[in-house]
Amino acid sequence: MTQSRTHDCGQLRLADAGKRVTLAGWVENVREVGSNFGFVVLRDFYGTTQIVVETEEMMKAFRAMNKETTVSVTGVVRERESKNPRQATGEIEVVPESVAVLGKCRYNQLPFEINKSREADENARLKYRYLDLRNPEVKKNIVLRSNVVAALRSAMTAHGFLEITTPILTSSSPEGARDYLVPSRNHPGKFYALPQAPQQFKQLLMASGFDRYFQIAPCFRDEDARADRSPGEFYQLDMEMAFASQDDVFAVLEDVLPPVFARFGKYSRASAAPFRRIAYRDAMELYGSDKPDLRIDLTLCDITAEVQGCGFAPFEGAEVRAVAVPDFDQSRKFIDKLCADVEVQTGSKVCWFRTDETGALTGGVSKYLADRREALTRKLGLAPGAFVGMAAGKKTVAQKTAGVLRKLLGASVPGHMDAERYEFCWIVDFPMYEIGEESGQLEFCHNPFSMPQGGLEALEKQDPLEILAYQYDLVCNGVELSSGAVRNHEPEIMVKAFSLVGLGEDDVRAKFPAMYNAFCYGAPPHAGIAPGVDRMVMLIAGEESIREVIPFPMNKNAQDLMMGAPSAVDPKQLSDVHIAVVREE
RNA sequence: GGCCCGGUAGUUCAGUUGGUUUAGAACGCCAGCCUGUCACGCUGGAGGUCGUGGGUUCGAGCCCCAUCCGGGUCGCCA
Repeated sequence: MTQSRTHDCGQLRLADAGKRVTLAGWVENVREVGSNFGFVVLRDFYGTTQIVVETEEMMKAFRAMNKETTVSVTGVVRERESKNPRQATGEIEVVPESVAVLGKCRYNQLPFEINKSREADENARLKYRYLDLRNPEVKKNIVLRSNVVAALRSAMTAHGFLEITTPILTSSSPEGARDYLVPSRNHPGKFYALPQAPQQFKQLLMASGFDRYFQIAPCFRDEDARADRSPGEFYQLDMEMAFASQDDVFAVLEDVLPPVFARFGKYSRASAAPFRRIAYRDAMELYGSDKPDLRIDLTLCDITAEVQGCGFAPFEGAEVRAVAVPDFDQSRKFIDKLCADVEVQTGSKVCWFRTDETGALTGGVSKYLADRREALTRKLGLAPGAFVGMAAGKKTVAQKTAGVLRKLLGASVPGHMDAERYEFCWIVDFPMYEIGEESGQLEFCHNPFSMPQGGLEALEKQDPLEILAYQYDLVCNGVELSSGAVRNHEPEIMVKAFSLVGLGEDDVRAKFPAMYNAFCYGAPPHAGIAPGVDRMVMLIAGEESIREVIPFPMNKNAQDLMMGAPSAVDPKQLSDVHIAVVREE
């Protein structure tokens, strides 16, 4: 049995000189700078400490080890002859008396170099995640995540919220994303589902009389990944409040989130309460997105009327949105790259023109617009030296394309983005219904649990497409953090809301039996929201990929390369759960 | 499923219009040297089915077709 450590590798200072200590950690590097003289860098969770090697015996011991072997070193702390101000323990070194190998690294060639793992191939990183995580630069995001979650928990608790866990094995829900199914051994042919969110449970908690609920909740959805969307599973700060309005929910998050972002974030500035509130329709019209990045000062402009009949075919009969950038001095190459990037991200083309030193339109599609100079100059507030990018198509297409254009312009043209801050906003007043693209029928726009604004009366009297819901999104720096809503807790309004999309009370009972029944026994009005923990940590860490803030992420194809999941299972396991696998050609 | 980009040494990459015997560099690895390094340094060495399979050509890492894998994006994510 080796002696247990007396200090960690980030701990020793000049004041400790002379002490006899035992450290343990990974051999990060061995630098031989003379014959039987050199330095070993010992690393643990807390930091690194230099071990000085001065004897042939010690040098032989360390030379025989591969890097990343774990060792225990006992020796005396000594002031360094040459100090390293960049290292926390840089004033001292340990003169070893004995070294014991604790865990041998059998390979002298690693899949990647630990301190450069962030540059390595992502598959290799995910397969050898335990090596990747040894890199302090990688590990720090996981530490950050822990700190953020702890701070959120403590803030929610301080606001009187109870943390309540809800089932992981539950029933499949008919709406929303694809479920992950779990076959039932005792009930042949029946399945559990992993929850897409604890939505129904938290509403049932409200009906049960709990007043303020929260949970760092695991959620499971069998949908494809994105850079900011982990496949399979993710975590939400799920919360719900009884007898609460939209404003009550906003007030809690406006109090909880900014301090956490400002304290742990890459940027120290975060929006103060109250966050800006933007109606969904205004967000689409001004920013071309329901998750606008408000750090960018550019906005869209509707120039449909100004360009009709100009002779440029894509504009004819189409909605046209423009983004104007004053004092634009980028190259033609920049513009071409910009247009190409927008097309990659949206699948739609953008066109453009500029104004020269006299204010005349030039370049791009300017020849079609020459006779609209006055109208466009007025509408867009153009001065000489401006750039105008334009997108055309159906209203939503024109808006979304111009929205991407706005975002790329803001990010790449200097002076239009004060990036070093967290800018939150609420997107409110989402429509309750929309006409489905495929079905052509009236459908719920967001989710059927939301309370329509105006209640039963609105459902009975208004054009369904004009009805707004108490449905809201929380957005930060162009990232959708969360959706929430004031819930529809009245069975009568629920049945009416479903009837507009052609479903009856039987359907509501069939789809959401527990919730519907519970609401028939007297439910409180309630509202909630569920900000994504992974996305918040991603923003706080300033990472572009969500995998950087997840301890053991899956790859884009929802595979865990380290564990080998998903994997084939033993036929006995399949027969136990009454499953026969059908292989497709 | 569609589109875009990529796949060359253990790792990250370069490789010109298809043409110079043996496909290069850096890091890592191995050997030797080196007494104050800290991205240590110096000298030497090993290491490659150029993702895979076809094709065009006198000649393919490079061109064509197919296919696999990865990343991004659209669909999708109530």
